Amino acid sequence: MQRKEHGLAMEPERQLEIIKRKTAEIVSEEDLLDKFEKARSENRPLRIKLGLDPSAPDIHLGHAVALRKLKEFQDLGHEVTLVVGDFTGRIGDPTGKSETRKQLSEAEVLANARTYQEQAFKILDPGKTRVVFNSSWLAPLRFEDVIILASKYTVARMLEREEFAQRFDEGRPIYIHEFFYPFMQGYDSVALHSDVELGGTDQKFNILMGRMLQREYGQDPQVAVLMPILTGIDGEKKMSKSLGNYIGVNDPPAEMYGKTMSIPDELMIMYYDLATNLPEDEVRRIEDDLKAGRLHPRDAKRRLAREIVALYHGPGAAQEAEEEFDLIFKSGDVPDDVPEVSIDRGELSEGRIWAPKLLALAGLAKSSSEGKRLIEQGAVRIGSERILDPAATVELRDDMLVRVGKRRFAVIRLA
RNA sequence: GGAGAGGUUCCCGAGUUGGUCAAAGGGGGCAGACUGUAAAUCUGCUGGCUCAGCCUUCAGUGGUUCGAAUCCACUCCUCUCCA
Repeated sequence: MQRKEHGLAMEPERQLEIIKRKTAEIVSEEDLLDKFEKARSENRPLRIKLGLDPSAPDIHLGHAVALRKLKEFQDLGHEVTLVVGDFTGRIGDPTGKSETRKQLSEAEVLANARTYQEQAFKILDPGKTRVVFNSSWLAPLRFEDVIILASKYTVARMLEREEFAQRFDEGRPIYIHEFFYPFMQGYDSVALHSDVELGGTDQKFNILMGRMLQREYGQDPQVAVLMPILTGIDGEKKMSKSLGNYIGVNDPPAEMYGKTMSIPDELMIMYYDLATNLPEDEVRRIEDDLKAGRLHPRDAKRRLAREIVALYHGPGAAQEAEEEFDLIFKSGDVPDDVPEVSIDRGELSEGRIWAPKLLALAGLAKSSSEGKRLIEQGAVRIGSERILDPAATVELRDDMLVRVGKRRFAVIRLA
């Protein structure tokens, strides 16, 4: 455990002020202030906890909101623990999809955890981050322990959780084991003696459960620091991997840039707030300029995209991504790094191939039926020629460029 | 344990007097036009194939029938009420 004197020594009020920025809610601010004071007087860093779901090891900008807040704690000299929910992951958070998650193998969990760390360390300081697995304390619990845990809460209170309440009202299934998810997450806090748990506002119930359980176990309850939920690039639902509406911190620059450009205009300010490091007043200025029509929405979004790419890939990459984007969308040109697809010569007859089939083989369409439809819709170009006849065959050559729509390309490699 | 209501294509959800159902409508996705971008808006497409034809699909299995998402039997699953 390492100590960082200057951070901890900072005025508790000042620390609170920093941590409070851009949060949705803190339960409670007074408690957090107490914690900061105690940390300073005892010269002991606070234990900050963040739970991670090991089943989908891609960190996106939504996760990054909390991770970047964690970084602030680290910079203040506090100690961050990432809890890999390898045990919890087997149960499945009540997401409403009511699909029990597949059980991950030991090896998968480890691999995912590694990927997680790699990505998380794009934001966090590896030297000040501890990574633990919650199976190490949850797996050994006996049935009796679990019953005791369960006896501390009532069904009625459990149904207060919106997700459960909603499903109950709508007559959708709620499985008993799903009730245990909050207990497990709460027990993590007990096991770690955590001082603060970070999470999105959707984690409020679970995090408060941690507070309740810690009290039951005679511990000083953790403070809940809740971050706003970042809306996904669809502009509708929260950013999540399973909905596919996410920007991953590992996304290549061009993709990151493009995805950012695709968010609805109304989302820009939220992204400026939650996904960039621009100071508050700068963001407010952009907001005002947009409202007043002094700033073109396109330019505001371009800047946003640059800021985000720069955060994860550096300013140079951001610049390049922008140039490539302009190349494709302004002048309708072809990007530099078109993926190559090898086509077996056996698929050809007399050097020719049915165009829809080609699209399917090249991975530009899911099936030749889909390829046919795309052709009928005028989406397909082979070489420089637009194909409109779904029955057409093309004479295939090495290095031939196939294009579907504006953004799907492939270069043919005959094998 | 008893009584009722349900399980439909990626999702939600029509369709059950048997054929005209690859299956309405919406969402999502993709494409085209337009543009300020992969925004917004409008339009089209949206099971597969050796594609004017054929094949597989409406919880599962087995029946009835010339023919079933639609009828029958059993099984599995969900919800509601009662115990």
